[in-house]
Amino acid sequence: MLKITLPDGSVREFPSGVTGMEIAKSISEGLARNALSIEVNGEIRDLSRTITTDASIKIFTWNDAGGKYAFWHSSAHLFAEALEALYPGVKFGIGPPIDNGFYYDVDLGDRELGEEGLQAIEKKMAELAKVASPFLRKDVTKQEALEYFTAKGDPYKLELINDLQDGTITFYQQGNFTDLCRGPHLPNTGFIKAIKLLNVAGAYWRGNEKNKMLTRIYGITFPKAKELEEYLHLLEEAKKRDHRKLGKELELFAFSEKVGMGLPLWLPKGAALRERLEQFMRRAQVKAGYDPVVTPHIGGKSLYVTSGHYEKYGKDSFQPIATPDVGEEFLLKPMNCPHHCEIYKVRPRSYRELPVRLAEFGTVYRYEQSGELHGLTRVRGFTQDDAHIFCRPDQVKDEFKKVIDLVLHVFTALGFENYTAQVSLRDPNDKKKYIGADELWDRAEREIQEAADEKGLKTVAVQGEAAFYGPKLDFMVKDALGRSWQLGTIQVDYNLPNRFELEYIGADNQRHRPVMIHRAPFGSLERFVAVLIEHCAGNFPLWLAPEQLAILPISEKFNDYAREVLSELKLKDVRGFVDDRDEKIGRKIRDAEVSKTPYMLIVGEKEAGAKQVSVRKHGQGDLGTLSLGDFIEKITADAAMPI
RNA sequence: GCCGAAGUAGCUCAGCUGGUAGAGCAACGGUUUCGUAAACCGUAGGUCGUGGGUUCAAGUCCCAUCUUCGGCUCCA
Repeated sequence: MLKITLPDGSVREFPSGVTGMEIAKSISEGLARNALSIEVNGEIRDLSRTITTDASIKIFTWNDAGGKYAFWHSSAHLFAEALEALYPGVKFGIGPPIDNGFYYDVDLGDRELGEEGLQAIEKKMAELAKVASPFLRKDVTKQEALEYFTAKGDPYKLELINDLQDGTITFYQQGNFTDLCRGPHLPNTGFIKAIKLLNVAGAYWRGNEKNKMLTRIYGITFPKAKELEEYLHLLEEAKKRDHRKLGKELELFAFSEKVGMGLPLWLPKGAALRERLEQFMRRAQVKAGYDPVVTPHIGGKSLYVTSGHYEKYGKDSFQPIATPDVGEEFLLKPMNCPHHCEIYKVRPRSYRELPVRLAEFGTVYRYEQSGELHGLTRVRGFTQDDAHIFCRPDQVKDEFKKVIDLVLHVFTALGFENYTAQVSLRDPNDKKKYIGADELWDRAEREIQEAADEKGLKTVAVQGEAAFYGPKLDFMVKDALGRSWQLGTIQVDYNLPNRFELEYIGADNQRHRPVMIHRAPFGSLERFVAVLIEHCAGNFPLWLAPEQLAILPISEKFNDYAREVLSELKLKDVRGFVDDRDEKIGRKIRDAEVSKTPYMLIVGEKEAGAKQVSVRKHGQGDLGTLSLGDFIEKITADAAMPI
């Protein structure tokens, strides 16, 4: 008999060879009905597989990530089965489950897949799901696997099998479709009740742009039709928060073909928002001991040759600007650090004055690939809340921790709770991509991890994500549609100080090399604003709102009083406007609500006579009447910058 | 940059198999002076992204190009 430990710690005995499904049934009928997969000693498996050793198990249903994983993995196979039935001879790449659904990369040859095609496949999938074909697992030898896909004529699968070790290869079959797969899968296709193929995209085979581009079909499935409906509804709602849509509706920013793609134009309201964020950061930085500096938008080419940026990015960048004097070349600055290094070098530095912290809202230009441009999150001209800290080696960790505090302060003040702190390390298999000695990299990577740990920050380490000159701690935040963006970043750099030959005189009267920390809590103002818009769906906190209130006279007769109220508010730095259009009050309220103005002050005969305002709050409605003095007190308190 | 899709008035969108552009909102003019989410009447507004081509005739078909969207690759 086997001892099977359940998640609650209880131990039950089963004969050797018991299946996960049998265990589920022994617990309850309901669990057996909803069971999708099982975790056995930490490994997720099919419910139909036999267990032959003592084990701790957990049975996964739709409510567990492990259950969804199997569900969507099986859905990918169901998709493949349907696709093959409708498009014979199609070749398959990989088809994994993802956070929301699954995708499958396929080579359709010269056939195309459109909207009608997707619908036909959905229909076929539904038909095949109804049959409830079991997923059959089979161990195969490498030889058998190669023979099967050679006969089938699927070069991608052959490539995958060639990279696998004999003895670890399994096939799964449902209906007429057999795939190379390590599983796990659902008991049968019948669990899949609601199916939607979402979109078609191109994707390079094995993620390498030198390889052929396959067709990737994204889809999602659910155990119930209602859940699919809810998901699609959620997607629609998310689209309403898209910063590109809200940016246009709220008149925050715009693009112009004449100005150029990826070059945002900040409209007055967007500029007001951005300016408030800058003020907020300036204050926080002054408090943290930073010195503001200003540097030009272009720099001599040799500056970037020295920094290494020219060699790394030169050819993929905006090309050098020529001047009438032959031989002069300037680059639009893609980074502020080289300029700041030159500021550091204006005079000899003493160990006593370190750390030197130079801060600048530096606008930089990068020639991003055209297909990468995306609203404000990926642009070709943007402003970083950049700063470079020049410090002694013994100060690195402490300085790094102070920067973490600053970044977290920003995130807290703006209500970003769902961020991921990512330690971005070198790709150990491709060290050519980076500059600098191994031991300096190891040291920098260690210092970042230690600083994060000592701050109690939960981090995920990702290899291959470092900058070419040093490792980073990146703060990642998701947008409305679940795409992940890097906002704040902190980087330890031992390399640029070498390249720029930065020095300080130590207590020993010898020359020493400082360490640089690059950091930008927002990252870029553009991207930060984009994510902020989506985060609050355009309902900015009062201290940031471009227009904090609209003053709405009941009729033209009260326009003068409204203007009087506005000028008093302006004296207290409250941002607002008088809606003096010849419209009814209902209309003015509606327009103010739609434009997400935080407060509306309705003024008519009653208010004008008593120096009062009727206060209405966005999304909440009428709050009643206050004296103007009381309202000013209230709003100035509410609108304080969170510092 | 690559694969695929889309571009019609300021905005959101209609325009079937080619017959010569339409709605709502916004704008402008007038009437109305109004108490918590859209007053009424009228006017004007488009080389249908751009450039070629096919045709008696192109928003509609073909080619090229630009931009946008969804992914991929990239992201100092």
